[in-house]
Amino acid sequence: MADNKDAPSSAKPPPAPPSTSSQRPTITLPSRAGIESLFTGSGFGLSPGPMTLVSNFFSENDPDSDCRSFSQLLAGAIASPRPPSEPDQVRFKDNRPSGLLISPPPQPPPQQGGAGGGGGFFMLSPGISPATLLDSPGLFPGQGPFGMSHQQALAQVTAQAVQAQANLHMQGGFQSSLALGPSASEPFPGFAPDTSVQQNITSSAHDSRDIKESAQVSGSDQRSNYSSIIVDKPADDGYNWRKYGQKQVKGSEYPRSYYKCTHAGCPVKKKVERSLDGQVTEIIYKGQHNHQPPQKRSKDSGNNNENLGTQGNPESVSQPQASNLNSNSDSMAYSLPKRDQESSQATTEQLSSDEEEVGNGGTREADGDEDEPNAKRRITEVRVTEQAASHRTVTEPRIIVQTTSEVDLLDDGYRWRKSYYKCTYAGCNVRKHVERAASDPKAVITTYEGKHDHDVPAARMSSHNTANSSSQLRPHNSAVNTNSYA
DNA sequence: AACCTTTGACCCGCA
DNA sequence: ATGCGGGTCAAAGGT
Repeated sequence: MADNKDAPSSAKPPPAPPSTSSQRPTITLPSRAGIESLFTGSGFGLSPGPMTLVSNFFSENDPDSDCRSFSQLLAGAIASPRPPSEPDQVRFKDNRPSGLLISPPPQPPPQQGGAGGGGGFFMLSPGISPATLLDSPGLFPGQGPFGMSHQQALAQVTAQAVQAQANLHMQGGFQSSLALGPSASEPFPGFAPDTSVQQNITSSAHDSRDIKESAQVSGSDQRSNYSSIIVDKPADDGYNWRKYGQKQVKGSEYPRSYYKCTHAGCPVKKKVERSLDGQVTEIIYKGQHNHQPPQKRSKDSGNNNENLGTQGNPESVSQPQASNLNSNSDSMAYSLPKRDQESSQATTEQLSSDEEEVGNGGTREADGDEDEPNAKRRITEVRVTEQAASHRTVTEPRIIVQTTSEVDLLDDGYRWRKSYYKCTYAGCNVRKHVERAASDPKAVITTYEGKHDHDVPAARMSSHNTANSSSQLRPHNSAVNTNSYA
């Protein structure tokens, strides 16, 4: 819970209070095709950019709602204010934390966009509607849509969207597979545990409780404007973290927070970078936990990832599952350079170079923005993205990396770079892709698709990883934990 | 009381 | 040698 204050408080509070309705962006969006059209198609080689995903997320889940194409939402948010009263449109409200129904409902609400949407790839939890997302003050806090940079808007929107989706996943998937405490919401009908869900590093932060807390806070706290469903907490990955520092990193407009695993003797640290409004933009894990995730969290009895921690294969529960693959008009060339086990044992630097290599595969040069002054930083971010996104991935038996060179030019104006990874374990179809906006390295979306149908190889788990390898980082169960202590 | 966040100061590597 | 910047420390305060 204290985490909630993390970014917003330590960082500068969001500039201005939400603007008046006159500044509220309005979004009028055309309906879009079903999600399945996106994900059922041509295999993992094709993927919609994150924006596309989110777009579909919005539109698919609640066609009747105000939600439309994400890109359009974004565009609208940035460019066109409209009267709050217009029907069938989304507007950004300020000071309306209570509008966010983030806590689990007492009973399973009608499912939104569930089964129909390609296995519910993007289902909205009952409490989190697309409208809610957009209503979230945090979406365009303070300065309002016009004061916000494109990047910020992008980061926020994507993070929120994915967050919402992650929440959904937790509420549905976890509950159906775990004995949840009272605080947990009930499973949603039709929401199978293995429902496809995207997992974003920024989304792994909240469990239902977190959300509840946010909601509560938002009712009385000014910062509440940014709470709602915004990720204002570093990813909960099943471990307990203690913040030991924060710094404004040069070259980044966002403050970076430093966390240590509180487990005695555990060397793991993580860095979390957030946007001004609390959106997690980057999470960098460093080190390897030398212990299991805490079985009990003193003040989070309602959470269940403890259970996950004992499962030996947390991913089986927490890992987002998506068998649907994204399709996109873009063509993807997959060369599948194999990574050996060394890769899992790679040091940070190794990962970095690997990533870079992968990233360069075709894109880096192509983008032409690689020679910019912060190329160094970019490299770091690549690593970051990889590590953060794949705490899990690193634990995979092997990782085939492929390519990026793909630039997805979406109607949001951003060019998205993609990196695809596939678990090489025989028969395992788990894939992930990492996308970054070429114009904004911090706009990162990592999507996991599929579920590992195997255990993490013992060799890997017990490998001589150094503190630098991020092997045991587990992004998925993180979604269920909270670090609250108060 | 325990545990956490905050935050300025300090350390250290690098160019 | 020096300045810069990232990372960490640790005291103070909060929950």
